[in-house]
Amino acid sequence: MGVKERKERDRQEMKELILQSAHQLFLEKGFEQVSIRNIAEAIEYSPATIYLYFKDKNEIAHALHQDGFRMMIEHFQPLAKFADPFERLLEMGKAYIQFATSNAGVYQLLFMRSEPMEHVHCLDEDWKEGDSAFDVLFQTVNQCQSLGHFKGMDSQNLSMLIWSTIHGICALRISGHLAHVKVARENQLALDTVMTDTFKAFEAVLQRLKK
Amino acid sequence: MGVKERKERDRQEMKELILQSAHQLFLEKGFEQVSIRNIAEAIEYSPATIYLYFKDKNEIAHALHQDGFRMMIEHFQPLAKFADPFERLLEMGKAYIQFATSNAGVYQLLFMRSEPMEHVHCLDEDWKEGDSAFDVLFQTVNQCQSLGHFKGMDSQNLSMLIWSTIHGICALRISGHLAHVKVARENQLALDTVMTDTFKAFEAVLQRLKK
DNA sequence: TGATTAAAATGAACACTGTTTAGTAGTTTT
DNA sequence: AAAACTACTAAACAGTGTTCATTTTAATCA
Repeated sequence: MGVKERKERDRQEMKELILQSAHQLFLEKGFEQVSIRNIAEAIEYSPATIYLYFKDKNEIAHALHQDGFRMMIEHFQPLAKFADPFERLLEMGKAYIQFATSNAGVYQLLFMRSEPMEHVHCLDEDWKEGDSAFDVLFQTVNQCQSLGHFKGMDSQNLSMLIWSTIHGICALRISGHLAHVKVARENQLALDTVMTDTFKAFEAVLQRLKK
Repeated sequence: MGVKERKERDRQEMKELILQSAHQLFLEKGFEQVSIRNIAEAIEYSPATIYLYFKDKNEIAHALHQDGFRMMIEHFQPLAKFADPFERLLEMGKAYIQFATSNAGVYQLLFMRSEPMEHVHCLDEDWKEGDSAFDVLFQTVNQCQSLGHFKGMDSQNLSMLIWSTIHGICALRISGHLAHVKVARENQLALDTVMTDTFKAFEAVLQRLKK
């Protein structure tokens, strides 16, 4: 009698149903703007039911982290066709900004939500997918180094810096703070040139640093 | 009879008292974690009283924006002693990261809070100080261009990119997302070298772009 | 001074939020 | 059929931002 198995299957289906509805709502309104009651209403269950499947709202967020990272990794898949790691790095920057701006809800959930301090335990669990996403960048940087670029730099440090840089552009865009600066409103950054512009921007600085 | 004048003075003092307490609390716990009731308790008034002086919690945040920008501008004051605009630009980066990491509460309030969509009216009012803070960077970049650097680049675009880059580093740090990446935990970024490292990071990329 | 009027402060409420608990239906096992 | 176990939920708790009728306080007028 596979009754226990069916029960377990039902349970997983329920979890999936909750996550799907939550995912949908987060996309539309953003994590903070979606309440447990909203999710409950969407799946036509009582709010308390959700707590039978998830410890709290944070656990839902963490579960969706993995979904989010999977989406990102999938979005980065086409980059494999760029054989040259350098070209791939540039395209990664574009793809990253593209993903962040057209999936702002997901991006906020992944990188712009300051989580409660108690939940640092999620480090080794929920961010396995995150680490493997970071690894895509890390490997590319390493390959660049193998070809003789980025000489004398720590590749981990460098990967984090590149990530931080692109994240800054995305974060200011999504949070709408660029729109607050008069200059930014009148002078819209174009997505397709922002990467190369960023790199060019440091050219003079670098030459200066060399001396 | 200067009673009307005194009343107006009292009113301003009250507003100042509220802002001071709010500022203090935001520093300690961050904007979202501080409730109107917390502020009311701190100044020993009823919660409803606060609404006689500020339309809502957002208006308090906006009032404190100006304080925050004043703090930043003050923190950037010592940079005037760097006569060379290039050197000043580098030091500005360091000073910015320094300020953001040691005044995380203020920094979050200024740049990491996604404000309600309705409050876009604050553009021309609350961000005068913000624009003038941005102007410090913009002027420096312009001066660099006058000296022949950053040839052929739009200085506004460039300024925004530099800002975005540094912001990215600060934002990931403050939100704690760097701690989630295994690599980042084991390989702490050093504040004093992060700027030069960032610039160096793009060296190879730039050379590549030139070809 | 005492009554009147205007201003300032508040207690209580509303509609939310995340979360917990006690209790009710429904299903499975004995 | 009775007992045991499961899934579910109504109701409540403590908190949030915010509003409003009411009271307290202060200024003005008779």
